[in-house]
Amino acid sequence: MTDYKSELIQTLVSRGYLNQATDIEALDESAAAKRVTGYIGFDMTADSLHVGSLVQIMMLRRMQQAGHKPIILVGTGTTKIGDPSGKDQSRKMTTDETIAANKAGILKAFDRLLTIGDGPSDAIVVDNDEWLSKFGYLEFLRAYGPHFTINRMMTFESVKMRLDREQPLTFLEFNYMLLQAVDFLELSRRYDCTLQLGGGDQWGNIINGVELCRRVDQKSVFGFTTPLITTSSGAKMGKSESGAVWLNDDRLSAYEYWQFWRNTEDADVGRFLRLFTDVSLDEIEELEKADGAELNRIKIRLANEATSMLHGAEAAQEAESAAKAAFAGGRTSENLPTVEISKKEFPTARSTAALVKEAGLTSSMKEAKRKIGEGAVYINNEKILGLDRVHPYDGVMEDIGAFKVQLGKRIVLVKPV
RNA sequence: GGAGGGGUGGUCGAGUGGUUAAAGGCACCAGACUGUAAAUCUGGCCGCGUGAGCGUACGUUGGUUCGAAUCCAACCCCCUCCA
Repeated sequence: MTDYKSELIQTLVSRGYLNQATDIEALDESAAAKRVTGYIGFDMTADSLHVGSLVQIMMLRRMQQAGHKPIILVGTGTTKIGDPSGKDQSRKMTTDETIAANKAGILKAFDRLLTIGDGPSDAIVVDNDEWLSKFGYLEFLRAYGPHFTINRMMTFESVKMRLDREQPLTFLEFNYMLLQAVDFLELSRRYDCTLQLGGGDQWGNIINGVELCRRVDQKSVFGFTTPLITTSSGAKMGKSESGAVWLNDDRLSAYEYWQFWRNTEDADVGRFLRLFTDVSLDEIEELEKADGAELNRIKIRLANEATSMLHGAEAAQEAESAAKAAFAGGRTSENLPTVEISKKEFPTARSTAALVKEAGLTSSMKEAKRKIGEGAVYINNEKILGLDRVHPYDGVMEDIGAFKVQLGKRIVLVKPV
């Protein structure tokens, strides 16, 4: 592997973040010589990011660790348009209120993973609505339109894909790449930002920004993208038993987040440690020597590192002990996900199926009953086979005052109130 | 505006009057095997019911028919070509 002069590029490359970059030698020089300001844009399409975005956030973290300055670009303006990259369908228009609410939710995760503030390498949060919403249409066209040719725009992957598949690409979406390019230009002017990071699907958008900066300001800036992170068996990363792996704990509890990492495939452990934790490369190399069942120990380490980074060391601890109790036996922890049920309608007891359904482990009673038939359901550590079992509320586990409801690997505490 | 094509379950995609809750693939869930892994095999995958069964469902609304996802009409949406 090539040696890079700057700590930043050396780290990014050796830990596996590099997919493509523009003039990486020059970027390396620059990062070795001075504090570089770099950014990543995030769309405000949900009220929380999920692990899919974690690689990107980790790159900002690496920047900060190496003494550079990260910018979190909140894409309020661009979210109003909708990025067509990597999507074969137009997205629904998002309302302004939703975008604002999403922004608040998304920023929560950054608070944990980056130091945001006024210091020289503290991250700052910038919203592209600041400039994008101010342009008049004619003004915008005159200022930037001449720097983009349709000929070139048509060659970008995001555009080609839609055309090839004969899927509509609206004019609105077609403009997205201009806006993102203008973002880069604005940031370079306002904050002397010279680097844009992003996922592999952002390559086209990033290139446009780099070219725009060169054309308009004769300034050379850099782009750097990560590979799409998939699991070794080829699945896109970021699915858990219960759907997307959200970063916010009101969407996905620390316990479930921990479980997600704990269930990493064998072949991915080393790669994920490099990408998603701060564990040193030397130590990772050492850890990777583990083999077979030994790997479980390393997976726990990975889960602890990743969880404590996002939810705090205490939450990681609790998750680990909850898991230990759940899988290895022992005292059941109250840190497992908990659902409350009301005793109102059924004052004395619930059926097994009702508990499973209310725990959110299945979406219907029907399915719950099916799973009971398959032998997948345990209540308070007891395998339940018949459908006629009824659980009086005083049958809750004493130490936690709740039923321990288990479907396969998933465990939820159901607390009658 | 004109001509043609199309809208089916989470998704892709069969199905052109009854035996179709709707083939098949993917995704997903569970079981077995294991190490809370992968691969593999098995089962499941609209809802309610233990069950026979019932209720909903093939863009929307009406109609024809003993019977419609399948035929007809109007409407909505999408695509292609032409203007």
